[in-house]
Amino acid sequence: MASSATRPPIIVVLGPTASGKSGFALRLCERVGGELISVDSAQVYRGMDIGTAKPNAEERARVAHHLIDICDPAEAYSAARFAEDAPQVIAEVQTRGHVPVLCGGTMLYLRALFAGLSELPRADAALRADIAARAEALGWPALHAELAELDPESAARLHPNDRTRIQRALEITHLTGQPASARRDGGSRPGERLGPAAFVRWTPLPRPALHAAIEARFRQMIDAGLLDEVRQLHARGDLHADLPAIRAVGYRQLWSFVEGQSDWDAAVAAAIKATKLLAKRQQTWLSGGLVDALLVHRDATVFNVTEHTAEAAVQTWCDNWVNNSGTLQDEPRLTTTRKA
RNA sequence: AGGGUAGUAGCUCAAUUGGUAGAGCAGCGGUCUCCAAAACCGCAGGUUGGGGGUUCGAGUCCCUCCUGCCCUG
Repeated sequence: MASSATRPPIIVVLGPTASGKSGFALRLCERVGGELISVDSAQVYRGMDIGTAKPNAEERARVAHHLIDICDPAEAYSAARFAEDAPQVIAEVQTRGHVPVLCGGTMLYLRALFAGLSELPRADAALRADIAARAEALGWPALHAELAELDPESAARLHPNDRTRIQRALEITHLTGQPASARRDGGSRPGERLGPAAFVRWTPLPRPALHAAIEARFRQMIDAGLLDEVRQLHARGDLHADLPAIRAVGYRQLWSFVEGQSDWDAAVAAAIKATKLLAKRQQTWLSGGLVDALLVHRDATVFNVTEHTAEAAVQTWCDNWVNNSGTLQDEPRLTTTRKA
């Protein structure tokens, strides 16, 4: 840890979609001299700007943004790639003497970065296609039964309908020749090498207000030309509905409309609904054990905030860091939570 | 006013010849180790418009009142 003492600390802003966390992170960057690092599984894709609420040119001019537009929609980005890319970007930002401000709602990526991933084989597209084809013929419960033979421990944890994880567990057993459960060890805890960090747990608006914000924002996206954006992706001809990029909330539903498989009103309603479900899943991460998982990293402070005082509080934290030359041992845990 | 028709969960609708009121959507909670904006699991929800009657038993049959819609003055 000694070597990290001279580097600027990391700030992580995590919260659900449409909650206002991005605007907060941007202002925070300007106050503390930071650069934004997106933690977002959809903003990584080029050509998907409106529906992912990507920062616009003006915002990108105000603050440097990273891990945006780094992948073609025909490819699959992943938590593993994020866990490789993010530390590099963090180091680059720190080398410039700036504060890395991670902001986003893809909680698995954050966990992969701070808590680590087990040493497991990479995703194998061909093998996955093969497994999916057999599932098409036999049904996922049949493959779950198959997994129960090869890896009883994993099978016991997984529901027979949980195709994504059944597929992954089978993939691991086939590629390594041993049960996936035997290789899951919690990973190397890379977070301990990242240096001190403050986690700002962005508490969203009350549920009805958040839902209203989600609906309003999606309609703004449509007004801003989201359908044209989806049509351009569709016109490429090499993309399809099963790609991770096209399965993103909003894009999937409008893709269905563009292909004539649903009418406009139904597509819009489905997109809004999907966004609400996404926000709920993100909040489940936040209210569950995610933050504890992130805190395997020792020098961490947690802020539970929604108010504007958050900016000042986090800035104070950064100032203390600078003034004390990297000693924060007496920093109290600050908890500013919205009233119930 | 008369005739017809409908009233069941927040919404749209089911429920054999009277036999324990269900489903979809919306709502709420949770899982999560290389596609995670993914994939998956679960929970709750009704004095069947009100009242009375027949019946062992009524969402269902009878009477009455209320409300909506349609037709005719």
